[in-house]
Amino acid sequence: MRTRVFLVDDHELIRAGIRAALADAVEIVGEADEVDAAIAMILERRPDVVLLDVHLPGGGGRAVLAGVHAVDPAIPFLALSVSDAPEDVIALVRAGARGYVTKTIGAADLADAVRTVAGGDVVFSPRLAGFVLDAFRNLPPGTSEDPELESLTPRERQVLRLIARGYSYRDVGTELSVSVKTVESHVSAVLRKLQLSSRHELTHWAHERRLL
Amino acid sequence: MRTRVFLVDDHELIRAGIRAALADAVEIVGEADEVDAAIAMILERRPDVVLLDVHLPGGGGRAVLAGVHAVDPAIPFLALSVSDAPEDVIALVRAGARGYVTKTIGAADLADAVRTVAGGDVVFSPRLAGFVLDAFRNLPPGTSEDPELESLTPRERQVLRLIARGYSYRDVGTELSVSVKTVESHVSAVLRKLQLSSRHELTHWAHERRLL
DNA sequence: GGATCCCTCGGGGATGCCCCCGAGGACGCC
DNA sequence: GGCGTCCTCGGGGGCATCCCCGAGGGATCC
Repeated sequence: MRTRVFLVDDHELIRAGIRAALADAVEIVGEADEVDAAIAMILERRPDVVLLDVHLPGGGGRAVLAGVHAVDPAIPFLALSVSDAPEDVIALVRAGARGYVTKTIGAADLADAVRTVAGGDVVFSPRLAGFVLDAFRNLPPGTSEDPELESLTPRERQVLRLIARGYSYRDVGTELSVSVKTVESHVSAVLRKLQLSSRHELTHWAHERRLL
Repeated sequence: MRTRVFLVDDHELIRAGIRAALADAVEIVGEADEVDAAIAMILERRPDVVLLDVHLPGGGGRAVLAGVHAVDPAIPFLALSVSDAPEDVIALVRAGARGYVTKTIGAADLADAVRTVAGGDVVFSPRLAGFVLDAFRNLPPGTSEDPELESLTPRERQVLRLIARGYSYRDVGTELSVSVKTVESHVSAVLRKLQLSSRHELTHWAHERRLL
């Protein structure tokens, strides 16, 4: 019996490419181009594997994964992305994806990856495999989030976001209804904990981690 | 006679999707996944249209366009991108592209767009058409560059780039071998001409226009 | 020789950023 | 009750940023 695959990607051209690549190897049981429809159809059709684009509008691929797994965590997801940024990989795997491949993959390799995930195994592109192993080795289960971001208090993260967006200390104070001195305290703590030395580096740091 | 199309995209899956979408409508005379090979093959095979991904590694789609047009400016390019950011559109059109569509386009529309460009016309996605017209209306032919950037002197642009990269006034002064006061003068002039009020906004402005 | 830019600098000042110091109140944990 | 963490806020100081003012030298154009 052929592997039953569901496709989620907002680009018709890419879905067509995947269909063409997998047509001989698996059975495509459905497609969706946005979050809500994807969740509903996946739960209805129960595919063996969901092939999921990471960068969906309306919440991203993670929203689809979370929505489906809230009802049935047994349906395996294979994430497909143009990005191989570590943040994206980590986020998807922590959300429950059983694999992550980039769109540079060839048709034959993609078919193999789909069958592997359907069989219960885990798949990563060679360039990502080493990174993923590093990231999860020595981490107690249940640990999530970036360890540096983890060290910040809730208030500090709130201030961090506003500062990274270009707010002045005074603006942040007004926005959060506290004094400028309090904002200074939080920024100071953030800079110390992240080992940075100016709000400019902070902005750069936040952008790198997509915290906006 | 069928339109002869050349494909440039670093993602095998996307090329496969485009092949599948266009197979009945045009003839694919070649493909490439990186800049140098693309230039060489396009100049050799002289397609009626080159379908070009904007975001190529190794210089981007603009490098391919520039390389080909340096030898033969008559070969028309249709840019294909996941982005519909104004900066990307402007850059590609100024570089010489005869059209710009996003990957959300369907197969039939893409085939139409390819034939239109091959026929000498210009094609833009509906969401971009209005923007492009606005950008080029009232511009004397031969004018290039952003009018706001245009108003800056060479020295001011140099300072702008360094400031946007996070340099302090003192660092910029050291880098350019002038005093801090001179840097202040230039920054002041830049902020006034661009109608901005802080170096943070300046950084944001520069990033939006990909001036780094 | 003027007129006009551009680049170069200075003084002085208002404000923002970042740090040091200390401190009080709220909350949860043992 | 004590202990720790978090959030709040102040004084004070050093440096950065951004503005005002003026000014000299060099290049270009008429």
